[in-house]
Order: sequence, then C-alpha cells, then structure tokens
Amino acid sequence: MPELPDVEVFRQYLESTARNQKVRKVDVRDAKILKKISVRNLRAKTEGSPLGPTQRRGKYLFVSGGRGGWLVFHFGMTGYFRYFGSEDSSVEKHDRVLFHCANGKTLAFTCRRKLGFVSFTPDVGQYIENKELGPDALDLDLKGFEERLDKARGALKPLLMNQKWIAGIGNVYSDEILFQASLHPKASVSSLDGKKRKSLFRRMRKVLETAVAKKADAAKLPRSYLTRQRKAGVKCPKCGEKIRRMTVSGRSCYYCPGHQKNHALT
DNA sequence: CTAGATGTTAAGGT
DNA sequence: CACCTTAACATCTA
Repeated sequence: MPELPDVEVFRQYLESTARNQKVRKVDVRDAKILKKISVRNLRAKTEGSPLGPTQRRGKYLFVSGGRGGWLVFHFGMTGYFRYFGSEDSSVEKHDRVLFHCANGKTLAFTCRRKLGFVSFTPDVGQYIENKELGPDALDLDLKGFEERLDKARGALKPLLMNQKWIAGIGNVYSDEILFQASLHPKASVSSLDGKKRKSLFRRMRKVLETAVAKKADAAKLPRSYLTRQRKAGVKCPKCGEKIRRMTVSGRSCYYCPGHQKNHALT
C-alpha cells in the first residue's frame, strides 16, 4: 500500500539495512521496471558506490548512489524492499531489481504488478520540479496548507490525492483523513470555513504521523480508524452508522454517511 | 469467469 | 488553457 507512510517505512527500512553498503553488482531481472535508464547505465552509475543517504518526497524515494546521482524508487501499488542474506532467503518471483552488496547481502526491489519503477537522476530537486510534485504532506505547515487551499477548487478527495497539490496521499489515506476530519469526500473546497480548513490540516498530519509510527500496518492503527476495516457494511467506529462505498474520480471511496455529511449539495 | 485492487499518466472531453 | 474523467498498464485474489 505504498502511500506516504508506507514509503517512509521503506525508507527507514533501507536506512537500517542496506545503508552505506557498497553495491557490488546490480541484477536487473526485468528491464521493463527501469524508467529512463538502461541496464548498462544503471550498473555503471551504481556499482562500486555505497547506498544512501536517502530522501523522500511524497511517494517517491531517492537513494544516493554515490557520486553519480540518485536512484529513484516508486512503488506503484504493490512494491516494497526486501533485504536478505543468501542464507536466510533467496530471490523471489517478483523481485525486479537486485542490489547485491559487498557484505554478501542483497536489497531487492520487489513489485508484483509492475506499476512501480526504478529510475535515476543526477539532481533530486530537478527531478521533483519536472514531475511538478507538490510539497510533502508532512513537510507543510498550517499557513502553507491554507495558502494552497486558497488556490484549490473542486472536491476534497481528489484534491488530497493530487500529487501536484500535495505529495504523498493516495486512495486509502485520503479516505482516512476525511473520515477523521468528518468531511464528505465529495465536499468542495469552497464549502470549508476556517475551522474546517484547520481541522483538515490537523487530521491530515495526525493520520500520517500515526500511520508512520505504526509502521503503516493497518492492523496496528487505532480502533477509531477506518483503514482497519475499510469495507462497505461494517459499523463506523465513530458513530455506528454503516460504512458505505462509492466511486469518486474513478477510485473506490469508503466513507461514513453518519458523520461525513456533504452540506453543500455538490 | 469477472471485478476490483493501494498509483501514474496519456488521451479525450468539457 | 485548465480541469475532470476514463482507460491502460501487469498481475493476482475474492
């Protein structure tokens, strides 16, 4: 479920495992997972250098590959890292790129559906600019958030998921944030008064911080969280109403009709 | 067998 | 031009 909290956990995982390990050999098992770089070039840029430091912006993870620039990881819907020693584990079916390190261990970029990718950039700032990524959702203060709200229009859920507006929030956490803020996913930005705007910001931070602290594990989230049981028909942990499913901008959206009401008609 | 699943983005429409 | 929606991507599971 790679949204901001998941990617932050992947970042921390890499920092506590493969960080500073020199890459001995890069094994690209499926070249289609590479974006805008050839196998040959990736190897030339990465082999012989240590991994890290790391940097994250929204759902994008950047890992310094030494003097040549930065590895870029995007996890799509099913990506994650595995770090293993040849003894306790081995290569699995969906491992797409393997970073064999000098210490004998391997960092695998695993991605079942191949919607994620591995890329490379000489300049992180430039990469972010090209993608037009908005500020990281955990790197924005209330003032900055309100300034961006001033420029925004339309429904809240698609706005939260718009990576150019704010980076890191996806389908699951946008539902959770709106659930916690008691705002309807289709409520418009213009329907928010000052109090609701502030509440949305606070809940956004709280949800993302909590998710990171719980290692992005849905089962470990507080009982009051929608994400623990994100499906239609279950009882809302806040008000007891039945959780409902609807489609919002092409994605399935779960919400509680009991405490997330849309007062502004559209 | 079919529908749907956490993300991004190209393409088409308003 | 800006914004919104849909389809496509690849693969697995309910």
